[in-house]
Formats: sequence, structure tokens, C-alpha cells
Amino acid sequence: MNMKINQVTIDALASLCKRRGFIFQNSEIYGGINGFWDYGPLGVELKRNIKDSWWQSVVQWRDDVVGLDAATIMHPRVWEASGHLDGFTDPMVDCRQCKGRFRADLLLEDQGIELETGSTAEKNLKLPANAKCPTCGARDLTEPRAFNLMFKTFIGPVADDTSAAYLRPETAQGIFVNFDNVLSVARKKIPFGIAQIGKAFRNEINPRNYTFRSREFEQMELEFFIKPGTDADWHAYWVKERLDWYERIGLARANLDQYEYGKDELAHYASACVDILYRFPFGLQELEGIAARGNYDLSRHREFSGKSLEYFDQETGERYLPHVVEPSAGVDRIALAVLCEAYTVEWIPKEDTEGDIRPAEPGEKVPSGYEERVVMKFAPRLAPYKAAVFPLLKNRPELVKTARSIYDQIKKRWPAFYDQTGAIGRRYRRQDEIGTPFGITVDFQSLEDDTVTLRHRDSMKQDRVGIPELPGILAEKIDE
RNA sequence: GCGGGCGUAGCUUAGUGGUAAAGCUCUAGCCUUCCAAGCUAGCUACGCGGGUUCGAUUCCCGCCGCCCGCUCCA
Repeated sequence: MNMKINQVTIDALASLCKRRGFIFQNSEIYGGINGFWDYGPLGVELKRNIKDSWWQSVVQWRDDVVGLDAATIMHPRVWEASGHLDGFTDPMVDCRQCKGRFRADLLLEDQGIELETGSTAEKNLKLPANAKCPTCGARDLTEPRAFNLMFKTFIGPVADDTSAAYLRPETAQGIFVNFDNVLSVARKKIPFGIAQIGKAFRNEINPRNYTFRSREFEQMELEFFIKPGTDADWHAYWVKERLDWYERIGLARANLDQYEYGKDELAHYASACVDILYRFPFGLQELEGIAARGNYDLSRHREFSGKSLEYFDQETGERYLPHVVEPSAGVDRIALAVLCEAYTVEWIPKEDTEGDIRPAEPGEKVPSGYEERVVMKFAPRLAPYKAAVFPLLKNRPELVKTARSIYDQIKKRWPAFYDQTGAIGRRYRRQDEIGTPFGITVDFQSLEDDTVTLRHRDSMKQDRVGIPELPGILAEKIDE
């Protein structure tokens, strides 16, 4: 089950993603920019399918969750209330000798000296000359740098502190600040949730591992508001719900894992947190965190905004600040996991060779009588194109005409691809490499009996099916 | 951010102080009755900037980017 994961390297995957148009480096013609990535024609389809599937399972198919789409820039006070502004502005210094890193304020406090502050606007902090490294004692520290992981911007034409704002580092706060608004229009009673998909921005110190840690990324977050005291049950419920979803989109259970935070690792307001992890080529890494956050966020916004934000239960007459369970997932990380999971190298027997398709052995040469293929085994519902339609030969107008009309019919319902160029085998392989689950080929028999061949990506086997039956067959296999 | 490695076409590689080669891919055409066949033609590259030099892809410096380790990870 894990073989394919051992096979794929991030380099090989990144190469395919660029070659076929899943993912490009942002601003590549200018030399690229660290931590930003663009999704090409196939990547955008894949990502949208992931988001659609999440939205279906979390919003559309449920009666107790509604959606939201908040702006990426919010009132700066939001980030004071959320704790992001204070939490991420610690001035840090590095020791050039022992490579240690320390918070400048704590380090100097220990040594009984204070930071020299320059202009307050930009926090130009200077280190006194007598400061030394607490680990090795060397007086060879870098100047303090403020590690604010939020991107700062300015509202209006004047760039000064009174107009400062931040690009949101998470989508969740847009939900909390709209809690009252949604409550008053959605006709929902607790327990109910508000879901949002959107961009978030973090000025990561060190983006790494391809798209895994990017500075601009997309989140899918749900805030599920609950009655105080029911936290543990709802938390367990959402952990299971979310794990099931990951399996449904095609991630092997064997490559998924969960990490339960110990009491000492939890934020002070949280009662539970579970990370859902995926076995990436670069290690077991987080796709989603599911946290029981109590009423921390709403209580902070109550404090900072002066609004009550309480919920009144008409049946019991109780008034309370709801608690919340927050499943928070990274779309780009999930897309990367799906790409890793799908990437498969196989050895397939040539025409005169007896044998079955088998997984390639990493580092081994292709055995004689076999040839190699790369195939992206996406779950059909996630595949960028659901079907490709081919005339067997392009220099036979009647084949071309029939193929085009089938394509025109299919593309109204699913993303599809039409290709009449080159040998049929080449066209099949090209679709294998972008994960198209079905190939539909119009041949001479089609002209006689209105059937086509339906070729399956993973097995490479073909069925003969009637043209009128195609939509039904595809629907069944795609939505499975 | 620190240390190390790397940067030639879409990909994988070759090569040179006198502006560069190949395979695969890709595009067009021919051919082709089901799995990357064949033939013909074509597009496309020395990451960016500066320096040395008559001349730099090559040597030097800076920057950017990628990979690995450390660090960080709300």
C-alpha cells in the first residue's frame, strides 16, 4: 500500500506538475519568488474538485452548517483580539557562533539590560554591545528581527501606523466576527456551523517542501458552535467525519495518521486537538487540525468589540457564549497529498510479453519486455478531466465527426478533453499522466453499431459500450 | 535566518573564454484499424545583475530560486 509513496520523490512530482500544468512557480519569468505557487490548467481543476468535495460534505449535504465568504483584510483590532498581533511580533536574535536562536527581550531581561528602541513605527530594535549568547557566551549575536508572521499593508493612500492592516493569517476570524450576523439570518439553532474556504497569508520564515508550506495558501475552515459541555463528543465526531472524508477523496488509510495533542501541548483555552497527518515523501505532515477551542475566540471578540455575542436558547431559557470545534484544513496541502498519492510508476508488458501490469521497483531498470508508464491514479471525482474522447484516426472524417459530437455532449456535464493527434497509444498515455480516468475511442465499428470503446486508466482494459449509455456509465463511475 | 549542494530547451543530460549538442516531450504535416511505432519539418535554453576581458554560458562578486540539514511552525 505504501509502495507508491516510497516511489515518488517531490522532485519527480514537481517535474510532472510543471510539465503537465498542475503547478508552476509563481513569477517564474522573473526568477521566482519563494513561498508562492500558481496552479495551472490542471491544478486549478484538481484544487476546485477538492474544495467542491469538502463543501459538499461539510455544507451542502448537511442541515446544520452554512457557508460564508469573508474579506481577506479585516479590521486590525480583529488580530489584537485573536492574539495574532501580539503572538507573532517577538524580536528574535541568532547567535552566529552556536547557531542558537532566542527571543531578544527574554535574553536581555536575563542579563539585566534592555533593548534599545529606535523609531517605534518600524520597531527598529538594537542590541546593546554587551549582550551575549546565553548558550555559548559569545558576543556575536545578530541584530534583533521582528518575526511578525502577518503580512502588513496599508488602507488608503497614506502609509502610516494609523492605516496599518494585515492580510488574514487564517480564515477563521472572518467566521467569528460574523457569528451574530449569520445567527440572525440563517435560522439555525446550536449546534450549527459556519464554513469558509479562502486565501490566508503567513510570512513564513522558511517555506519548504514544494507547496507544503507556502506564504499564500488556501484554507477550508469550519467553526462548529456547540453548547458548553458537549465539546468532547463533538470533537470526536468531527475527527471521525474528517478522516472519512480523506479516505473518500482517495487517500489511503495507511498513509493517513492522527496526532492527539497532550494536555501540556494544548493552548490554554483548548480542551482537545487532533492533527490529521499524511505520509508525504518528506515525512508525516499535517493536513488538518481539529481543535476544541472552548469559547476563547468569541469571548475575546466580546471583550474587544463590546458586543455580547451570546446565544439565547429559547427552549431552555439559557443564555451562553457558545463553544466551538474547529476543523481547519489546508487546501494546498491536501492537493499535494492527493498528487503524491496518485503518482504511480508502473511496468507494463509489451505486446508480445505475457504478464500483468506491475508496480515499478524504485531504482531498478525496466525489465526487458516491459515498458514504463507514469499514471496519476486520482479518484475519478478529483481528476481534472473525467474523460478524453478520441477518433481512432484523424484522417477519417466520419470518425472525427462522431468523436466530436460525443465530446460536445460530455463536456457539458464534465470537464473533458478531445484529442485526435498522433497514435492512439500516445494519446492514452498522455491522459494517464494527467490522471484522466476514462478514454473513449471512436473506431470503425462505432459507425456500424453506435458503440465505442471505454478504456480504463488503471487497468488499461477496454469495454465496448453503446454511445447513448456513456453518460450513465460515466456518472456512476465518477460519483462512486 | 544559518550551513552545505545546485541552477544550460517543457524534461533529463552534454559542452565551451569566441553565444551551444543530444534524447525524450511539444507543434505542424504525412502515415497509422487501439496503448508513447515510423518519416519530414519546426519551436524552445546558458536564472538575474554587476565586474574582469577585445569578447563571459564559462572566471570573480552580489542577488534570486531550488534541494538537504539546522531553525521555525499560531
